Amino acid sequence: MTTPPNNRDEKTLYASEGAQNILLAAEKLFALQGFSSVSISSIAQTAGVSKANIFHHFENKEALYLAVLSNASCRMSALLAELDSGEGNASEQIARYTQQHLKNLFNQSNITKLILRQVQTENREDSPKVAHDVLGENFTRFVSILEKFQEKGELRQDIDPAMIATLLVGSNVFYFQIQSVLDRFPEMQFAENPENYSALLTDIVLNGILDKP
Amino acid sequence: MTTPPNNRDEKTLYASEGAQNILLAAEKLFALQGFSSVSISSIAQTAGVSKANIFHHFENKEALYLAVLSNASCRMSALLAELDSGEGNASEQIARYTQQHLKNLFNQSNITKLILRQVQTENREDSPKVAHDVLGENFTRFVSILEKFQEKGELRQDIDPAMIATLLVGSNVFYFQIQSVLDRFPEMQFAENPENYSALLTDIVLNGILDKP
Amino acid sequence: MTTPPNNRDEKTLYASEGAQNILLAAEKLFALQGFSSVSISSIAQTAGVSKANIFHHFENKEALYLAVLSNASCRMSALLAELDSGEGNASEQIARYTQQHLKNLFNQSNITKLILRQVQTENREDSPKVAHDVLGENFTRFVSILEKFQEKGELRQDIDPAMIATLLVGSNVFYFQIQSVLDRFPEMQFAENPENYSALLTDIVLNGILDKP
Amino acid sequence: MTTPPNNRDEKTLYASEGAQNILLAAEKLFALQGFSSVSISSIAQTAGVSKANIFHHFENKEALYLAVLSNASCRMSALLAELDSGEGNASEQIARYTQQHLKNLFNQSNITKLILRQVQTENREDSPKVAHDVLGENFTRFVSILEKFQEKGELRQDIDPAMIATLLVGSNVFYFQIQSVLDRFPEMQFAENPENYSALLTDIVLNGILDKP
DNA sequence: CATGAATGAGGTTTCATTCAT
DNA sequence: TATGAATGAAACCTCATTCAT
Repeated sequence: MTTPPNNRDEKTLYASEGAQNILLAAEKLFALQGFSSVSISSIAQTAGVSKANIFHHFENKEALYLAVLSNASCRMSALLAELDSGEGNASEQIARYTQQHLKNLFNQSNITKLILRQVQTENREDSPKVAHDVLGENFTRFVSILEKFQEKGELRQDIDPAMIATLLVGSNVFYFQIQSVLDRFPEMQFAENPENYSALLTDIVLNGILDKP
Repeated sequence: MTTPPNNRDEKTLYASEGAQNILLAAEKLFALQGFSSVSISSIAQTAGVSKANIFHHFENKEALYLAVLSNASCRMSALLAELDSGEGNASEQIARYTQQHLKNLFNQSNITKLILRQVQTENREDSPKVAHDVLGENFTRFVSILEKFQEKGELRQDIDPAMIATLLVGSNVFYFQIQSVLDRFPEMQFAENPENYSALLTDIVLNGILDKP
Repeated sequence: MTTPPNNRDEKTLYASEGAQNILLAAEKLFALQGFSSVSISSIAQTAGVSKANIFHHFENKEALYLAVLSNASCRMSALLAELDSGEGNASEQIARYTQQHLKNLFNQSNITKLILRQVQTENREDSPKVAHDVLGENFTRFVSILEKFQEKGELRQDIDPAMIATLLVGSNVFYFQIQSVLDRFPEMQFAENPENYSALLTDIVLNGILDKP
Repeated sequence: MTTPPNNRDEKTLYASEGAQNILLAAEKLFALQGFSSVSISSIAQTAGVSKANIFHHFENKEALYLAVLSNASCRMSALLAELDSGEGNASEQIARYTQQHLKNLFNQSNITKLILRQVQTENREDSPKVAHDVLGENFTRFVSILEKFQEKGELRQDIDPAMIATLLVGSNVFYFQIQSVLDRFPEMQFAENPENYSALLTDIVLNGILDKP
């Protein structure tokens, strides 16, 4: 069994080529179809290895799923960590963050789908806390940025920064989720592309929608 | 086989007690676990009938799933249709709509989960257009309300009403989705309950977050 | 799943023809080859049913094994119960009992092998108490017969009747066990058949082997 | 591959430490669970080596089993050969032999179990003749001792010595076999320990059980 | 309307074994 | 000498589905 992420530096985790192939194939299929719909056979076929080989590297299907989830989460976490708050005033930074966030969702759509599935599925006692870790870390970071702007007086004082973050992140996630059905909704094609969408989103969140002359 | 929804009026559809039990059991299980994870056996057990009996009422598993989806969608549609735009100015009506919408999501959480799953699942050629119908109808109605307000000059002219609707609906949906993991996020408990959440949400969407003296 | 031996009279237990076929086939194979060497496939083939059908009647392989064991034990118990102490003095009754006992072992050789295997296998905590029941019942009955003769003064007073029973039963069982390899031992063919063997056995146990003029 | 037992003197057989570990682990597991229930994996784990290493030392699973059997048989044979007929009259020698025999069974319980399993298993064409060798040698030796006493007139003339040997050995083996279930039989605890048991056994075989004043 | 019996296809997992290193 | 990676075959078991009753 390929040694788990304990005793080596991160780069060599699941370093064996075979295990990596399996992880990638599984990630793709799990993201697309969910846990139960994906058979070990199909993963083996996609990865170009034998069924038995999958069980050589991972104890069972669930362990493979968790490895995929954990692996994907790490990568997503890394991406989110790079969302620099950079320079500029509140409006500029928020706009940039929101835009990059949505871009990440699309760039890593497999991971995104995987995590969304996980959140959506009734979480039992023993379900992994992966979603928590990934979403939580990033969320906290974003909130702390917003807090600074609030302290500087650039944002309204009467709003919880976490609410703002939820709204921006949530709207991005929702947009990502309905992408697959979006071409059937003529009304919803106001935002021709993700960049455009997050620009519109940021505009509203920053300024509101009321007509104030 | 129970006659399908064509040749009878809606009230008597699947009127037989057995079929109703099956539909309810299936709805619950499909919402919680998705299509593939749910076996006919488990549905039979939950419904308290025999496996064979399920095939007596529904042609196959997929047909049962569609029946559940269609049944659920009808109920959700009915709920959404009751969302009265009622009286009041834009702010009031938007706030009321948003709040009732979120309440509906929670009241019919099984249906909501079912539809979200459906949207999330890679839509194959033959996948049902149920999501389209339900979401679409309601969405169009909401957009048209917003358009009227825009024409009256109560809302900014430079925003597509569909964008506003997306933002409000999307934020509600996102809040619903993260409910199951929410108790593990201390930062996100700013909104102690759904009502509170949609109030905060509406406030931001209406007024923006910038500190404008 | 075929209803277990609770709510019906004994005759109809596992009455469904299919389940009976499976039980018989499994008994034969388990007795000959042991638990792990026997595949569900081979049982299915022997019974003339599909693999899946076996799991329709029995929860899993182990449950089937237990059912076989329990079923066989019952039949063996019934046989042993019929070993009448009848009439005659100690010598006659003991001789008759021993002879019939050995005959039973051979007549029901499958059951005998099954139970011997069971006893031989390291018994875990949760292992069935079947052997206990079958062997125990019969053993107790035999001992009590011997006790009566002891009270009447026909047997030596200084011997525990249980020791006598053990010796007679044990020698029978041993003879049964080595049958399969017996034809390779020229020295051991003194007893051309089971009847002869138990006659010789009884003679020794009754009279000893010392040359007392 | 470790050279097989042909071209070296016995002492250096499987002398490599690795092979010895494997043999010991396999002996233990085969004795406890039988051939089919034991996987190469479990043997490797118990022996603390890799699966591949087992195939490095033994051609395949069956060859390993035979090696274990042969190895164990040799040790048991040696033990039995040491059963000195020593001095004393028939009663004394028979008593001593029986007692030491039972002690051997318990001291080498793994080997005993192994051989009993082997005897119990339907002997196919290709099954090893190990049981024959071990049991046969010892048995013949015992019988010849008894024959001498018979010639001397210490034993009854009308009994085949092989029958006596069978009775003593068989009763010992039976006692060994039921040890594992014995603590659940209150009636059978007349013999608190093996020594006691063989004493009682010898007494009966020598003198019979009838009350002859 | 309802069910128990039955099954073919396919699921996950285990197994003995090989091979390059 | 020793092992991790790999695999074909076969194990146990589940599933959706059919049919006679």
